[in-house]
Amino acid sequence: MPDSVDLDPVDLQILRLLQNDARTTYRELAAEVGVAPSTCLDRVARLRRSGVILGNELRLDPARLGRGLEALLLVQVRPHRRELVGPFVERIRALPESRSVFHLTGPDDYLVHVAVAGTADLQRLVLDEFTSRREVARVETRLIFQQWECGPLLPPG
Amino acid sequence: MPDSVDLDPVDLQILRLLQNDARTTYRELAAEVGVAPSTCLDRVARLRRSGVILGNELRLDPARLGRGLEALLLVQVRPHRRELVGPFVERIRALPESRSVFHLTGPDDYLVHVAVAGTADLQRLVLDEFTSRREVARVETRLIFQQWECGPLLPPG
DNA sequence: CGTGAAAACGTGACGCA
DNA sequence: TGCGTCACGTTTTCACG
Repeated sequence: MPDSVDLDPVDLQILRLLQNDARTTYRELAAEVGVAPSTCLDRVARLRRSGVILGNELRLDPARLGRGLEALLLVQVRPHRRELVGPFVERIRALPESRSVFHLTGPDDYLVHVAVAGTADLQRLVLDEFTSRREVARVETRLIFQQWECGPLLPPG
Repeated sequence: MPDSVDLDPVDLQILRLLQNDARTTYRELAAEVGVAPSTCLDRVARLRRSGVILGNELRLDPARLGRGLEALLLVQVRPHRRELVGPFVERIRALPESRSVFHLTGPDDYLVHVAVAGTADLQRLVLDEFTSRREVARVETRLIFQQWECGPLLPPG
């Protein structure tokens, strides 16, 4: 099911354009790519059905929403068993401060990306939601100075 | 400039709806929120101008694009001076495998989220693009088993 | 902020290679 | 099977009250 899908140059260019602006109209897409608008519609619908396109997200600026401080929390969960980590992930995901959660190899089991109002909020979050849990053995907090998104995600050349 | 913006309940509900589906029509928004479609248009345009809305992203599935393996690279850059880290970040950002880059506090200066075809690609990436650079003192590779996006980013409440 | 009209768009049916 | 043309209903968008 998580199989790779083969895309022709038309699909690729459509994806490239939509990654720059997900609201590009089918007519614009058609003009740029050199096919008919209805073809673009078909292609996008197929990409959506085949799971290549997962959805359209609105990207917001956390700082303008009163969440000017972001951090990564490296978390060790002990013992690292399903009965414990399942509920752990669900609770962390439900926090309004959480942006994303990663389950990793290495000494830290989870990495949690959070956005908070300031250091006081961060301290409260770490103490009340992480280190206070029995299954959390260790939390390492790293502030984010700056972050960059990278170029469009496209098939390996 | 990265100042917080004050939003009324209408703005907040619009943002909430658009985060679930960035392609919601202004008519639908208007119906849900209880204002006229043109007002929604104005609100969204203002949110866009004020920098709260950064853009509309298409979320793609890396696995379906032949990039089934993701990893986080923790990188130490020494010496950690502007003349070195500026070009470093730009080169890393330009790699097709890079998804995002973070400048952090703590023992590791940068965290790089990458998506590759497999372990061979990951090895090549680490050796050729990271450890081979003079300014890179250390790279720690952590594979991503699984990742979750969290609920909509909205003001602290 | 709402109204209404005009322009642009999404979407499906149909026909052609 | 996949693509292009056309046409209809809907949505966006703008000037105005």
